Amino acid sequence: MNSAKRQQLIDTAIELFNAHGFHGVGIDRIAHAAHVSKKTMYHHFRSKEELILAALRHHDGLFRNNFMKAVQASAPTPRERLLAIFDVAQAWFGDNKFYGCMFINAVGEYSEPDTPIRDACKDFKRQLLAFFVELASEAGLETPGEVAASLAILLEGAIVTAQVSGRPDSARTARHAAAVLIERATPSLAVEAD
Amino acid sequence: MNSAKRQQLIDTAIELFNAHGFHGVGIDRIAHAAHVSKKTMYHHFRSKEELILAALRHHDGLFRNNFMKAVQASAPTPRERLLAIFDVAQAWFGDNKFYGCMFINAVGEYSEPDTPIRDACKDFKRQLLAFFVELASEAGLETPGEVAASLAILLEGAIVTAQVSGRPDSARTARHAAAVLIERATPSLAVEAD
DNA sequence: TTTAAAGTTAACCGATCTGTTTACTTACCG
DNA sequence: CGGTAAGTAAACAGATCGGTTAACTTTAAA
Repeated sequence: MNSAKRQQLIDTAIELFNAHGFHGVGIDRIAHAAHVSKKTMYHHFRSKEELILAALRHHDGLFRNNFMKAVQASAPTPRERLLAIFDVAQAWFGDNKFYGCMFINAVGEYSEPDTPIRDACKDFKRQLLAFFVELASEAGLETPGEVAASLAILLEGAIVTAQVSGRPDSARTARHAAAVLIERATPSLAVEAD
Repeated sequence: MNSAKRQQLIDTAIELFNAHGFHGVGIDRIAHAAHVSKKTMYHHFRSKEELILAALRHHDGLFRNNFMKAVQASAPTPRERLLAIFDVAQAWFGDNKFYGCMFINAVGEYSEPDTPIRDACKDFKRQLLAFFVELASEAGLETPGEVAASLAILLEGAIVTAQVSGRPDSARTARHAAAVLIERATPSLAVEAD
């Protein structure tokens, strides 16, 4: 099933979808940019939606793998890695080909719930959250689920702020906020009442 | 320049753009749904982009006005209003016509920087942030700019989490995080070192 | 009552959309 | 060697895209 052409199509599709949106890029343009005939494209993918799904899934695996590896490599302890999330994010935001989160952008164009595209986006976010929960648990925090959910929200917010407002330093702000939340959930500390 | 038809077009455009994306909705569809002829549409707007801009600007004014009023009405003091942001957001997320933030979605489709559409989105976010800074200042927080920026990131994150993952309760999580950050920035409190 | 603006329907333009088909060329594999 | 899967270019189909035009009707103010 796999072939070099198929992968070229997926890679090209990811680039073009990121840059111009999903409805904004046609099959002809993708096939041409990937140096692949239209027929071959329809040989590998039954429809545009299937190509979109393949692009989302490939980007899911690639991005999450790179992101998690970078976080692991950026700090030695789980606690520090929770903060390293935002260092990795900051490097990402600074990339000249930063177009925000592909999955957030996809949901913006496909609002109908419980469709394959929506499910793929949900899946990505759920798995990223699971990674945060794991780190928070390893760090021995009191409420790992709560902290992980908060950090996930901070990351999402930093992404769209960097994207919409063009401020890559949103990663720094989010990191500071994360540090306060993590400190607050550290068991050895005396916790002040709500 | 203004007329009932013009406003119908804008209102219809906002609904359709939110539900199907900007590239996903054509002029014909908008005109038909608004019960307005195509000619009339092009009488009021020179191009689709001008209609998009008018829709974004109208939504900007309307949404921000409603949001700020709701926040002011939800709590009596600036400090409590900073938290009320997330109560208002939660009510918004629960709306059956919640499609995320129109401006975030717009940037996902129009990535080229320094275009009128991008500027309109930037403007919206900047003015919302200004509102948060004002509240944080009135609340007498030590670093109103920092706190406001953090709350803005938390709100953005809660929006996309509710949108992508279908969890309106992200507003609750964000609210808890905001409470910790606000407490941390309250001057009467002894602040522990970083 | 005249007149100009705002409105209508419907046809048309060239381009592009997703998807199919035809006729032909590789390249590998049993 | 012979067959099959993967590839090509290019035309085609029907729909829709953004945008224009022609001929006509409504509406409201001077």
